[in-house]
Amino acid sequence: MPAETTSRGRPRDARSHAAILAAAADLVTETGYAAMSLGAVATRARVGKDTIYRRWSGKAELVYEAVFTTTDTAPVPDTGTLESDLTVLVQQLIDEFSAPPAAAALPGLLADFAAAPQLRARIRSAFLAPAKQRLASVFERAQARGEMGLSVETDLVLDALVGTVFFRMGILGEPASLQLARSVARIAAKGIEPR
Amino acid sequence: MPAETTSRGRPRDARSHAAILAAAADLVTETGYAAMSLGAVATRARVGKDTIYRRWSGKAELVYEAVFTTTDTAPVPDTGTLESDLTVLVQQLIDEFSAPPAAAALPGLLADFAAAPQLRARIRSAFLAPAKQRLASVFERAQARGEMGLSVETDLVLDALVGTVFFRMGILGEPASLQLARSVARIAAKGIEPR
Amino acid sequence: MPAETTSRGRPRDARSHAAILAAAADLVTETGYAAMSLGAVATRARVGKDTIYRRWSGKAELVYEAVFTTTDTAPVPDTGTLESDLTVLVQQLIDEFSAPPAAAALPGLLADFAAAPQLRARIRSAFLAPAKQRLASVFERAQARGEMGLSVETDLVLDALVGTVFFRMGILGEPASLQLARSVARIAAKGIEPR
Amino acid sequence: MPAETTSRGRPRDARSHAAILAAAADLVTETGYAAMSLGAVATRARVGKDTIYRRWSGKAELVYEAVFTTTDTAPVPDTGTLESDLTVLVQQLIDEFSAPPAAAALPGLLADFAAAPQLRARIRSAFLAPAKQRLASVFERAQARGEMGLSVETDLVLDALVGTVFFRMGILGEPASLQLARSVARIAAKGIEPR
DNA sequence: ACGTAATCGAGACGGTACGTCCCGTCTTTCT
DNA sequence: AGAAAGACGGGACGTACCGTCTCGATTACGT
Repeated sequence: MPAETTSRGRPRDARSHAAILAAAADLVTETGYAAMSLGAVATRARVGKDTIYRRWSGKAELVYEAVFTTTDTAPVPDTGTLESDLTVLVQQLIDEFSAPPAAAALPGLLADFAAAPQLRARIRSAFLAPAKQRLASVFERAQARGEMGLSVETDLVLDALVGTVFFRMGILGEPASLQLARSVARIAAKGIEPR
Repeated sequence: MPAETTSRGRPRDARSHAAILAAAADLVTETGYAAMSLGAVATRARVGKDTIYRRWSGKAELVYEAVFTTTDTAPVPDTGTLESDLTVLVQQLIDEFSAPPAAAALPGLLADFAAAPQLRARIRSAFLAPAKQRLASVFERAQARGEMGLSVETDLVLDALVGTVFFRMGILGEPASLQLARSVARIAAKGIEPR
Repeated sequence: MPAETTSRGRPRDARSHAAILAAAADLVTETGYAAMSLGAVATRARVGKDTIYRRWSGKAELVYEAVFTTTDTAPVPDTGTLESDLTVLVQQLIDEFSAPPAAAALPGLLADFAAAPQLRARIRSAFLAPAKQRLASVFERAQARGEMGLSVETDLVLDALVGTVFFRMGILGEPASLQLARSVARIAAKGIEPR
Repeated sequence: MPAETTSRGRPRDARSHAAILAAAADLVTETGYAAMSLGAVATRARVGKDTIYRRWSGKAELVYEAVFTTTDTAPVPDTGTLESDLTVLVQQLIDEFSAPPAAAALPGLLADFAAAPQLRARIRSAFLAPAKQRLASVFERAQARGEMGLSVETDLVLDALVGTVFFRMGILGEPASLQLARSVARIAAKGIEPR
């Protein structure tokens, strides 16, 4: 029988937690990722710096949680064809990346994740997992309909879709359009057709 | 009368220039982009900090020049088919991103470029221009052979190829393989086939 | 196993009290007064911080009690002459200040007492009272023997003796010797002789 | 020929130096030694913290220089008798310790000096040296007049005078009076009379 | 040939943020 | 009812860089 974390002492305050996340999301939107300091977050949240460092190891982890918590709400596309399913999925990615806090945070945040080995491993499991599940569902149905082969690597296609959208919007800063979602989806759908 | 650069006073020392670039490339490889300080570059190059700031406006510009100078000596692929031309081109991107200094610098460097409007505009013109030229040549020949339509947006495909490779390697840190180049090229080639 | 005091008030009180004082004495000796934190004392004594703050108002009060409890045991000198009585008394002061915990605590402790008005008032009543009683006894006998006048201010002489020893040992850190006690006593005794 | 400190680079700014010392003296007077932070000194002096740490190793060294620079312009007492010379000298010590910055700084400052071995050694050479010279002159003349023996230890008497005054004023916080100077001087003078 | 002027290495400058440590108080749970 | 455990808001610590600014010392060019 495992002892279990008995959790002694005063428990962590959920209101501090929420205030910190809100302050972080606000500040990253206002000032950008690089210019946001944890000291400023603490001040804005009316919290001591230790209260932040007690919960998160640094700026990257905090901002990740502050900005990407509402992610999973997007529904699995199911429109009847592979191409239009992919269009919806790409549009979901665009919407996610378009939210002001996400737009302000993404490039610096991903750079920090990429630079730290222990964080890097979490990009797939944390960032990409929800979209991967949706993509896998889309693929299952498309395969059932015979619109695509069985050997397609889901991860590769996912990386291509996410990478394309992130590079366009996050790095190049180009405005996203439904047109972009359609073009990307069309190429991807045709590219993984069978034969 | 544009007398122009009368060039009075002591001219800038070309050896300092080279020493700074070499030190920057070394340090970014050793410590990573974020942890590299211009003070450390100056010390390593046996140079004053002003000598750096006189030539470059900041870390991003310096590292860009230090890491992406030997750039595009890469030849335009011309293998006879669109798919294998694209395979070569993607492999060229992979090779560029695989060089240790580039691998160490890219995520942080692109994040800094993305965060600064005046730098952001230069990503297309500086980073992407050579690859775009190669891709345009590849497309011309493919169109002449009838392998693809005339309306394909070169920028979109380029962003997709670069974004995919950058996200896979730079952000996720996954090792690149010839297999990756082949898969990406196959999907892209088939995706832009004519009706 | 002892039956344990069934009384509800503070069954572990005395042991916590003792453990805290012992931990404080140990820590102040090991790390010095300034570097000793009450958190460390609490940890060392396996006690909550509140248990300390419930009994003492701060570091100064705690350390005072931890270090100067065994004080009063010194006997009243009675050797037959003023000078040798004073020698014994000064040597008693030296011995008190030489104990490692006292030596480590004294300068910082007295500085804290001096800086806080409500503590400052207690130096005479707490620190100096025992020595003052001994000195008063010595003076009574010396006056009876005619070795000194009746108008000598006990407080002034006491401050001079304590101040001299404290400055020499506590501030300057010079090793104390019996020779020091003799010299100080000789000057003092002769200094307060009647005409 | 020794290379000599070539002194390269930008020289340290004397105005910063002065501004820091002034701010430190003001703040220690206003808030006390313990409550004075180097960050506050930096802000008050409109100076970066590094500029302070570049010149002084910590609070103790800074405050010492800030408070005890205008020191010993005090004249050597020469009134004709040992006792009244000592009265003047003790009064000089009282005056020095009575200046508001000195009064605010002394206990904490001496405690810090006492706690750090490398600083402790400097108390004699820095704090006490001027008074010791004055005392030595007084003793020379008194010996020439036959008012005292030749074997009296100057350091011991000096420590007694300084220790007494410091303990009375600095630690106990008792107001100094001319009466105190007279009493101390009388005892000391009589105490060191020749057999 | 000589002064003017820009560059050089060096390092100090005013600032800002870092991540850690303590303070003294406050909530929990466990006994 | 108290105790331990430890989280809380706050603030100082000493360090690292930032990008700018003196220094004295070169090194060229235009008289």
